[in-house]
Amino acid sequence: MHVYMSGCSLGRLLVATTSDGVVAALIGDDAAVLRSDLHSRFPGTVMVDAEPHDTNGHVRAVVALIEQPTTAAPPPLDLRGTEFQRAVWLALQRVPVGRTTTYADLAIAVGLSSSSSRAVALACAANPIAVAIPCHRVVRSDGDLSGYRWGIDRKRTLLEREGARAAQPSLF
DNA sequence: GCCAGAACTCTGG
DNA sequence: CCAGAGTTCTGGC
Repeated sequence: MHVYMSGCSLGRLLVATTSDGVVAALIGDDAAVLRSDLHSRFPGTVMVDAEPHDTNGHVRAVVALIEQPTTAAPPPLDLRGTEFQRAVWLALQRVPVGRTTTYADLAIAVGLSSSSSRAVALACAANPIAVAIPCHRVVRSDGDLSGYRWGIDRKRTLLEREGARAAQPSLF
């Protein structure tokens, strides 16, 4: 696993890749915190600090997704998670740019009843690849932005940048 | 190891 | 308002 420490308009950005694609994209304020977060997510994995060179272009692709979400193409992803989590993450990737969905809708999309939205929210929270798996496009059924693992203000910023409309239902 | 409780929720009584 | 549904993780015993 190769680790790239970079920056973007939302703060510090850590991107971890394998030969299969992007494993993790973590956003935060402090590089050391991001690094320990990565370690707790993938215990026992060997991490190699890569030169800030971005040989395969994956880091550039992730940054492009953050800065120009409407035009950028996502990099290949290497999804590490349980069966259930991967199902949720795949459903998330089918949400188009500029649109939002709800935890209840996602629950139905992966074959559960709408009342199991809480399990879906947990799977979103466990998502290791910020922005490329667009868990920021999931809002509560009453239109509230709800929570976001990497900060509620980053969620709002990303949605505004994408031009999402359903995010503020009462703002007419 | 096992059990209880919490975590980015929603629905029905 | 309160509880229950469904999954995973964490902390106390």
